Amino acid sequence: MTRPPQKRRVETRARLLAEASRLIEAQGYAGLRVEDVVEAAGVAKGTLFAHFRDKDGLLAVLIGVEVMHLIDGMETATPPQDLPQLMERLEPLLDFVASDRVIFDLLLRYSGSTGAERDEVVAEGFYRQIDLWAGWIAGMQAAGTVRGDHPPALLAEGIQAFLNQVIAIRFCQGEQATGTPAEALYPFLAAWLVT
Amino acid sequence: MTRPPQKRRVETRARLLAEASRLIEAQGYAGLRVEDVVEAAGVAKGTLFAHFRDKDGLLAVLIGVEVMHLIDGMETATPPQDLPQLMERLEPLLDFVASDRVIFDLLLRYSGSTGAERDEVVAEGFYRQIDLWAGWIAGMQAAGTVRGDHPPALLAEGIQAFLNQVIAIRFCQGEQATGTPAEALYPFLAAWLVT
DNA sequence: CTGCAAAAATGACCATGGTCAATTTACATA
DNA sequence: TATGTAAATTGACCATGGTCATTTTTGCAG
Repeated sequence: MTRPPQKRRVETRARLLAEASRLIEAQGYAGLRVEDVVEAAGVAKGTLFAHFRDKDGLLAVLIGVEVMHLIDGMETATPPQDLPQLMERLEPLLDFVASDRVIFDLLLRYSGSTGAERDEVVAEGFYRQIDLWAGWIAGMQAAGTVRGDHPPALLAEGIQAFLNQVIAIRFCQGEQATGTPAEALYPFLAAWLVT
Repeated sequence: MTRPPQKRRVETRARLLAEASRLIEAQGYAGLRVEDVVEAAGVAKGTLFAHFRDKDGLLAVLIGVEVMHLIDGMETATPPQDLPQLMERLEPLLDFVASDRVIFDLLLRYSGSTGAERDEVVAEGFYRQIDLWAGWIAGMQAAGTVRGDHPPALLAEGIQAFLNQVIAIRFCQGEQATGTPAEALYPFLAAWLVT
């Protein structure tokens, strides 16, 4: 018999998330310090770890929310009819993940994790995204603009793979990265989705 | 005018690497502590950081060496003629990278980095590997066992992408991962390399 | 209202990676 | 061999994420 959380707990959690979000907006993900978050939220350090498994657990919630919004946006838009339209739909997510190394690392670590106890926002977003893309692909297969010789789910996971690849290489290249992530992604998707 | 390193420096570096390697063999990558390494090597903590940028820098050298050996093995073997043979050639590398989360994370972080000052072993291995694969692919394209409508370099990078994807998902799944990495990789490569 | 058990929060404490001014050692040159 | 300088090393110190026994608060039963 697990009781529902007390009002105080809910408020504290909300304050921690809100202050963390504010600090990140001001100084980026990389600069976020646990000490700063708890001070801003007016709680002791131990409290943060009573609400989140670790610092990454907190970040996962914040990033998960962003990803969910981006997926909402993708779901709302009309399904793409061909590769250029697919690229358009993917671009916001691509830019978000490519915007900060911390985001990328965290998504790569948690995505697909069957978050038994882990904050599940990220894993949930991951599956939503794959399902959504698979649906798009099924439509494009029907329209004949995408290869039909493999199941949509496989092709959708492949999109994920190329997305990660392109972004990983960008971060490794550091400053000397050239062009947009989308430009780097295009040739891979063209080869992957069209025969 | 930069002088060559003194004998003492070379020896110290070798001792640090040897002891770290020994400790890793005993307790795995994740359990390696800087304190233990310097104690075993009989040097002060600061010395380690005078030889390697950070803990990951040391790990990169050790892992880079392993990767180089694996690439040596791939180079020595006869080039694959078709997809099943390609899988066979890739398997040792796949298993190595999948064997430890620390290895995977580090390779993903450093691979492709133009290691201006960074220990370059990993980046170098990355390019060697892509070049090698591209060569294989060119051969298979000529033999007609792999699609010829895209440049070998692109297809080679795609192999890398799927390799990472498969392993990332395995680590996220944790204990409940099923089958071998190679089994998970096969359908992706089949779709990627054959039309 | 009171007592009490579970929930929530606390903060001193720990673990570990990393820094850097000070010290020691190696080696080229006179 | 004496000496000066650059290389190499040192270890006290710091930064920061994370722990846990203890204390405070909450809300319910009597």
